[in-house]
Amino acid sequence: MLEQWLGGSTIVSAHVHDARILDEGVTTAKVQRRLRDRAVLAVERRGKWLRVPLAPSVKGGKGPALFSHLGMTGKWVLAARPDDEPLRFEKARLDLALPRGRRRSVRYLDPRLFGRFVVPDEDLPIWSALGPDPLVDGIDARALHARLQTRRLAVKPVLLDQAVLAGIGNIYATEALFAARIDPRRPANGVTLAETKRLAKGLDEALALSIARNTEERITYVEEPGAANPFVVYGHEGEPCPRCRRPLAKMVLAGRGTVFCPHCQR
DNA sequence: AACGGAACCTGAAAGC
DNA sequence: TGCTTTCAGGTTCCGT
Repeated sequence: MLEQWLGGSTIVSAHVHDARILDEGVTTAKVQRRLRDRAVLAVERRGKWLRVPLAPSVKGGKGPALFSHLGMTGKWVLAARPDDEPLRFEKARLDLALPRGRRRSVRYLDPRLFGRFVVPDEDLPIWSALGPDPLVDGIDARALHARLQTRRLAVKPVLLDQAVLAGIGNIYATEALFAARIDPRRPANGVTLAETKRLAKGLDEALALSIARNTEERITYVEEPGAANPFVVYGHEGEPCPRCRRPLAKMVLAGRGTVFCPHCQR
């Protein structure tokens, strides 16, 4: 959606309403100045990061890029009208010019302020350090298995390491480990190649299912009030396991809530 | 080096 | 009813 909204446009003005989404010490004025009057060249994504390369201010030069991370509660939305008042939880806005004099306003909402909004000249080191993205690069089960062999930590927190795979978060790690019938607490280096293949398939399928299901223009997070839970085990603790009908358990692993079936995940 | 836990934040639901 | 506690699609820092 962001590609659709920003593609072919020029940022006429940008506003950051809360400096806490910026890097420490960076001012809203500086970021706004860097974004103003820049043409959007593309909208890219790797893992949980969005990257929006922008035109240079002088021809032949190199432009900056807007990097956006949604944290846990961030989202980009299109304002119904370009002149709309700030939306609830709005933390930044981009006002855009399109061909034929049309205007558009895209807003960044983030109640919990865990998102990031950065406009560097060079790619962020964290962007360059991301592992393979399952949707962009696919998952190479052999490579993933080799990577798991280097870690003694429990397999679930290893999956959450963005240098191992880019974009896997708590829900997808939880769902894939259930699909692969692997106990989340098992040391990563004890996971076999056969199990890693099941894990790769579980991740691919969980991601594909979510993308297929999200046909709305506006994303809705499962934690939002009134949102349906489309997941197989995440958020279903205490309910019968879809496979064996015994109750799903929940524990905290490396600080993250983890739902699993103690009977069929070994 | 590698790990667990706390910190960063706000809002909503559950608990009392 | 209203105050308190808990928990949340993430990352990073700090101490052991």
